[in-house]
Amino acid sequence: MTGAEQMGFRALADPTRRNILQLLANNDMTIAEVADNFQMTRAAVKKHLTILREGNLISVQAEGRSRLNSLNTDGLKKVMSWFDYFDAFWDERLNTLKDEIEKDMQ
Amino acid sequence: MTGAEQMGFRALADPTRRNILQLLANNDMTIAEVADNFQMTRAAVKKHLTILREGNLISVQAEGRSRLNSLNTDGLKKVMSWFDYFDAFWDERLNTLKDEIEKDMQ
DNA sequence: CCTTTATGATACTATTTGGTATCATTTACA
DNA sequence: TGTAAATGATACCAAATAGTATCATAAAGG
Repeated sequence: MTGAEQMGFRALADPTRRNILQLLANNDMTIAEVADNFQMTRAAVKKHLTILREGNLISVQAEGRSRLNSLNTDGLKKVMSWFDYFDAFWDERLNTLKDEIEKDMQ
Repeated sequence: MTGAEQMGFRALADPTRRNILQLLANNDMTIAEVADNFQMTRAAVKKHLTILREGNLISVQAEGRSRLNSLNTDGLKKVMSWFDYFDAFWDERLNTLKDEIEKDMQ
């Protein structure tokens, strides 16, 4: 229920941003590299990356004149953890497993 | 990557809708009952419920002149399953547990 | 230095979104 | 039957979104 969590959900609402995350799951990428995978302009991709960054779903590391975007697993986990609220609606075995996952996520 | 999944993410983007889901996790509710929990008009709540329905996150059952809204666990699970794409970024133990959860979700 | 390359930032636009106000429809029941 | 209660639906509005085009900034390399 944190603010960052909220931003995470907002960031995930757009299909382009979800696709970007899946790209970054394979390789860290510069903005230009990410933009090569879409029809839209680099500026549009940059906006999406900014929103993903604000939602803590990616992190950006400057490297010379380029910036490498990489997946932020912790942010993804935090968004995922929102679903824990609905544990009571899942079957018992699932519930037990999820408890352990939560512990691992601290 | 289904259309319904996309609608699910869109539906979850709004904090009011996430709150509605958490309310419905406790009790099935009519529109009027849900609306009592918010400042906005019943019409606005109705729109949110429609979007949640389109995202398969709730189901609606007519009962006389009222309609009972209830959580759709399957829809929630399907949205959650999008995160499976990032298994490689989670630690191994977490990964194993998630594999079993996926099996349970069929 | 000067040019190229990579990115940042801003102004502008069309569409979507979240909300209100209002009216229509359907059902329970005295 | 006819009235109240619960919901459906539609028109309208302000603000947010997703995109473009354009210009500014910063770092590498010759």
